[in-house]
Amino acid sequence: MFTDRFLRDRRGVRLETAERARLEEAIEEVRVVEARKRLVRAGDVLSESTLLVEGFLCRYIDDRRGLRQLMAVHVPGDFVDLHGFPLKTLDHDVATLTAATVAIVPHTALQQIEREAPDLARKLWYATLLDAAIHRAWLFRLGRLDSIGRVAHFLCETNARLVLAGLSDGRRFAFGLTQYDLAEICGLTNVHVNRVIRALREERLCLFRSSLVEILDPRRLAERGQFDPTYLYIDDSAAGALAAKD
Amino acid sequence: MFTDRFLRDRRGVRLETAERARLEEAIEEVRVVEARKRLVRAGDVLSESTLLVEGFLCRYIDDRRGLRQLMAVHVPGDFVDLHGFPLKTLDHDVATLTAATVAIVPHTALQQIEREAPDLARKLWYATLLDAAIHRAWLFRLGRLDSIGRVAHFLCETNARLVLAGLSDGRRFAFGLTQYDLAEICGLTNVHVNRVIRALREERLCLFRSSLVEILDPRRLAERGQFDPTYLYIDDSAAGALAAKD
DNA sequence: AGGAAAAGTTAACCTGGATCAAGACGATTA
DNA sequence: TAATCGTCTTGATCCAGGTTAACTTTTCCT
Repeated sequence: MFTDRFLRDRRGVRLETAERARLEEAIEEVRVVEARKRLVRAGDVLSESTLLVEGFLCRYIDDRRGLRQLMAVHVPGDFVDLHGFPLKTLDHDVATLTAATVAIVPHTALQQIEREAPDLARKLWYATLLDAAIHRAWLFRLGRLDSIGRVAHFLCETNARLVLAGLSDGRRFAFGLTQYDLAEICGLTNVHVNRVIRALREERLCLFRSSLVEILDPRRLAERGQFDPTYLYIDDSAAGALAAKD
Repeated sequence: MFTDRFLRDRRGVRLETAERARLEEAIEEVRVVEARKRLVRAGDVLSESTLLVEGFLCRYIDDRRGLRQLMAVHVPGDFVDLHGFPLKTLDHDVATLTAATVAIVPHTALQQIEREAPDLARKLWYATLLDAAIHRAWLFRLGRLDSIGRVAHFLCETNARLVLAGLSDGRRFAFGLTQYDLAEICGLTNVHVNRVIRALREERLCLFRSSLVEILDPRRLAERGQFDPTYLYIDDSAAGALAAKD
């Protein structure tokens, strides 16, 4: 099922089987998209939203010089532009980072859910608020952490989210991002990201290769990035899988 | 009416008179709070949300050394912790910046709205997404702007939001923030904020005194902060009031 | 297999903002 | 009126991360 990973293991929003089925039915089409492809441009009027099934997507804003600031990286299970349903147009672009599979849900189907299944509608709301919580963690990262801390924090977050999606064992995960991407995420230059990666490697905290991230010391990495996963609203039953990994 | 400023002049979410009345009824209590007072602590289980009627509130996360990173500054009309309704607990603290008047809305009343007035419920959802859009603008600010740009961008944003709230004429507005607050917003030190303010003054862009902000050259200030108000989703009918101010 | 393009690596140098320190100013309270 | 505390102001010094530029490695294409 394409919706299998959506809202998995989040506190207080267990999706009922019927609800998941209903979402599944709402999918109009499943599409495969190549890497580095823009899916939505800021200002476009939207009539559908995108659930990420496989691969990585991002959301970003360009600055005047053409440099991007990423505002979100999406992992499988994320309802990437669900906020486009109430907002109708977005304030940013959406693009693939890697090749990806996406499920398209028309807004008419969401309207129907809203009318007929208020409980499920509330869970959709919740999902968008989770994204906002992640935005806030990113604000903390950019405003208060140094370069090593930023990268460490981001890798901890991504690891945690991928554990929930069943795509990381808590130590290693496949990831197709370049150092340049990491720079756009952390508000750094690619050159400096390279130095940070070396430092993380030399301190035996983690390894970052394009296509594979390996966390050598989860505890110390989290410490270095002041990472506290509370903002991910992970259900207690699943929290253990994350915590006991060193 | 306490809800007068809520969702005013936003694109595609005109609140009907009946809807506003309904929200007004949902208010359980109106409270006056002194400056620099914490209202919600991260992790608290919430059973009510706060609509800001007067004054300024903020949301923030503390770092390990006790320095705060603000994630939001709220102006009158903002439903400050509406996201606490679906989420139940928050990932950050909420506090007053200045003395403030707040209206308390119990979650039971919101539940009732959700069941009985799905259109209004959708508008509440929208309001929380507006906050998320502002988070993203803040991410852009921290990730891509230099110190002068950050302060310029923040002042443009605040001015625009206060114009919508009827609390700025587009040029000057009362604001009770210190330079220290500005530092916590922009990810800078108070010392450097002081220098930035001087630079903005010397370039005749704007004046920042505690208790009064005066924008001398809106166009150039926006330019300096790469400020584009699209992310505030201002209705076309109200957009003019902002644009034609130089 | 070979060649081009993208991604990663490293060094040298520079600068924006942090840090530290000292005072000035302005409100509030006694 | 003085005393006190928070806020603002300014200067001196330092360093994290930016910039530029060269070079290497990997990936992808035909």
